[in-house]
Amino acid sequence: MLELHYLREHGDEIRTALARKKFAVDVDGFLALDRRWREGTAAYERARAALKRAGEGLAALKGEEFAAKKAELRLESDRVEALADVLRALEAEWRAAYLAIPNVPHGSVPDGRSEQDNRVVASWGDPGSISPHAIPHYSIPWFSSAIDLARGVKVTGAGFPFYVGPMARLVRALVGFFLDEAAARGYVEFLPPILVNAASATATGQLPDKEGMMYAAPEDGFFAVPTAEVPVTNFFRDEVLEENALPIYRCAYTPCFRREAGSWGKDVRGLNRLHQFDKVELVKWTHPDSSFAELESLRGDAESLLQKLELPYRVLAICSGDMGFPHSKQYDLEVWSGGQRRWLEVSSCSNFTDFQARRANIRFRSRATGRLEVVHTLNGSGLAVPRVLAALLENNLCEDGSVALPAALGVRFGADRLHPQP
RNA sequence: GGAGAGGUGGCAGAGUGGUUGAUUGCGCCGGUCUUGAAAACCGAUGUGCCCCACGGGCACCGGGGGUUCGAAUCCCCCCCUCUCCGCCA
Repeated sequence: MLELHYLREHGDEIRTALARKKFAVDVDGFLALDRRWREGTAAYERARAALKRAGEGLAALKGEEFAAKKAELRLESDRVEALADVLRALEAEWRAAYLAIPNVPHGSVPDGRSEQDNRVVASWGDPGSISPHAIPHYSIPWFSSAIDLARGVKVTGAGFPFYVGPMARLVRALVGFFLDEAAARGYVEFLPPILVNAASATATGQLPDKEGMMYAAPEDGFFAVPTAEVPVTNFFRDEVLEENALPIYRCAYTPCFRREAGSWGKDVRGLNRLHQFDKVELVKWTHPDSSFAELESLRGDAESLLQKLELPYRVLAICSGDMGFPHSKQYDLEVWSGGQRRWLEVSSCSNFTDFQARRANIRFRSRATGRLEVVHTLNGSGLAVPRVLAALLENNLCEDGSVALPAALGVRFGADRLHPQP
């Protein structure tokens, strides 16, 4: 949600800013609806106030007088009720329209209409330095026994893999590595629920409209988390934080569940796109003044993981037209997949400014103003496992079919080499 | 899943139809007193929204509907907590 008063007073500015995004937004339509809602509110409240005042002396009246006055108030009450019905309907419409307005892109976000217009702002490592034996991970002879997608199809469906033996242990090592690195950078670890309710999914922006991306348990009103961002961000929902506690850093590992309806079919072989995958998420709650600086350090935290894994990557500044609904500014980290010879997105780091926090009602008491203000929320993957794993397997593939592991991971895995059997 | 009890302001805890946005205690904040502190005393102390905005109004007692001239109080549905039973990693 945008700040309502600002939206009312700076409609032109908001309209211009939102035009840079890909979403069709009728700002003027909303403002017209907003005026009607305010008029409806005023009308209802005036009538209600009059009714309350009129009824004040009623209890003291007796007999005929009481009956007469009561009958008169009955009519008045009906009129108030009618106004309330109008207002309720108007308000539902108003709220839906309000929730449908996306966050505005920050001024530093490059213009653009699609992912073609994203800008490479940094890169690290040399794609040319990877193993000469690199081939696509799904073409490695032992792949289907180490990461058993076929059995996953049998047990659940497409996109739900079994990791087997050493590969399962390697995934666990990656998750542990990500979590420990996050802890070293000040993120306190959560192990959160992986089913959330509708209020939580609404606060982070999955609902309304995007329920199609989530698996649901309608009997209970739950949704399987598409990312740990959802439960973690909602940890402080409807709470007032201490200003001097900001910024707050948290991290969490969860499996992530994404239906990705419609996008199944091409470019999704092997580990490239799954319905269930493992990810560590980094989340920040910050003071509004520092959120864009915090985005830079968040991005640095995610980058450091790829550096320690010795995987070449590049950083994209996502253009206005490719940015998501609640995002104000976004960087994507893409790792070089030497076997497929393409870049794979492994992290997305974003500042949502006050957009999510307003939906989630997460505030702090400002010492400067003495008033409650909305915090800013940020999050970034740190990191998503499958594509990092794909890059590791491809880039480090040796002639004998084994995979050399970077030192940071080898220590944790218990060996400097992975030897799956076909 | 079954039976019972209950959800009120930062916390505790009154209130079962008519100035109750809500008694009271504690806490927190400000002040008096004090060399300082404590104690004592005095005062203040929720949030959101609307309006022709130094002021006025509406809403909020778990959530949502309803009854009524009027609801924290009565009715219905839902959620949650506690106790006992059942089931269970």
